[in-house]
Amino acid sequence: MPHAQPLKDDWERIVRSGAWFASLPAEFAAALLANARLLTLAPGQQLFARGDAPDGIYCVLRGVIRITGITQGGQEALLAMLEAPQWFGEIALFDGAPRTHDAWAEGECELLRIPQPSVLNAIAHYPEGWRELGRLLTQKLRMTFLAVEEITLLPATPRVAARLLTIASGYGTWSDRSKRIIGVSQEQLGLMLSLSRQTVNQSLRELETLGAIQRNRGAIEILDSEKLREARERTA
Amino acid sequence: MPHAQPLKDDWERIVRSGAWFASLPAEFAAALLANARLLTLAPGQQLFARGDAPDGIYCVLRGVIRITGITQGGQEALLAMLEAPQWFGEIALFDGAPRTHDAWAEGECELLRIPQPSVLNAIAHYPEGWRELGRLLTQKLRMTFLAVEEITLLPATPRVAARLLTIASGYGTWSDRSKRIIGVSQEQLGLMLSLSRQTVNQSLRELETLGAIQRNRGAIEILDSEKLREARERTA
DNA sequence: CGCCCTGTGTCGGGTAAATGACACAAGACC
DNA sequence: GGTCTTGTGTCATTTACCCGACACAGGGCG
Repeated sequence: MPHAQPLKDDWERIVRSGAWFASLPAEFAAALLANARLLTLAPGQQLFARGDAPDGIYCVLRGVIRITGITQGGQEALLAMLEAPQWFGEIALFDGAPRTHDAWAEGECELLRIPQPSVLNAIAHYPEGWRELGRLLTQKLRMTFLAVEEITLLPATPRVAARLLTIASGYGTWSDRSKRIIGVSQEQLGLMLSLSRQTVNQSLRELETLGAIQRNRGAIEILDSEKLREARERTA
Repeated sequence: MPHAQPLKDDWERIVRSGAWFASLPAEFAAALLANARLLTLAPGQQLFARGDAPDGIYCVLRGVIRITGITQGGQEALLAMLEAPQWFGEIALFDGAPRTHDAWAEGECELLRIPQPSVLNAIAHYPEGWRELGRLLTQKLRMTFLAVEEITLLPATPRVAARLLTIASGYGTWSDRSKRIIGVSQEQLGLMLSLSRQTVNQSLRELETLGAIQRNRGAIEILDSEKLREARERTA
């Protein structure tokens, strides 16, 4: 099996390709990376669970991390699918409280882990670091607010369109780029949007006949993001 | 500097009654209050709008601030009703980006305003302040995550029950206390939960027959929070 | 007092989406 | 090659909730 290379030299380039990290002052960035550890997860392996004590922050280097919520009635709420070079885990850093969600490896994953003490140490030399990390929080808050509005006041098809655009933009992590191929199953999309798999299917068919996307097995290709944006605005 | 206002002693007591502010180191707390201004809003007056440039952070002293979202199709999404001594407006402080929501005075309100430069100045003397303010962000993120889960995977009645409990706890601001009377109309509850006013009415009637609450005009009284919690768990 | 306005109670029809069921296609694995 | 698993397509049925309508109750105010 052509199992992708562990990124010995490449990982620093990947980390720096993210808008947030690239915006950090050199000294703080270096201090963060000083004690970073590479971490490989097997497919389906759990990184942490809701309620766990905080143990540091992470950056996705390769693969996909699935962030999920409770299953109090057997239901799963899928919050996000994180790809490189997205950072996560910083909520617990600020307040020391338990993790809010579960994190799973979807397929084999490679992560960068910066242990809690190392982050604090980096900040000790650059106190403004709390603000930089806070900017990660505001990004997540803003995205979450948007997600709430999508779910509460958009019908199925615009909702799906909106989410595809969000995922394609890397949840706001990239400024310039935009993914063309979204590797998400209809089932997973449904869990994110609280729609049934069948309804997602229906909506995707609509979007395909509009020429906005093309459906593939386990993935969706964006053909015309402008048409997708139009479909998102259609309240009715 | 706070002058010989008759309200002086009063508002400081109110501010300090909040768990977050009370946990601040004395020097930082004092620096924040040093340039605070009292601000009175007329009923229905708008404090800021989505898209506005950031102008500081606020603390509710008296009255209720309504935080609302877009009306892209004429619909309004009600995010929260803030009461004393809740702080808000710190998102834009971190990233300098425009405000995410509209803020309105529900009835006459009194606020404490700390202008952006004053906050930055306070932090200049106490860099750890970014972390303290970041803890405000994590509080909001955690509450928002809970709200998402409520809305996506709870049916109407448990959803109403969950929200009543959330509001009663001051959105997590108080550790000990819990409101007994919730001054919210059924219409407003519906906007928060994305339920129609009629459905909210129905759910409240259910909760009342359970003996959990009592309905009053424009307000709801919690009689038995344990029964409310039970009703929240009922997935079916 | 009568008037208006806001909040509430309640009904019945309409509908978007959930649910359950079943068949099919593409890989993965043996 | 066959068998399993996962993802998809597409019915018909059911249902929770929306929406419009209307009536009533309280409260402020002329």
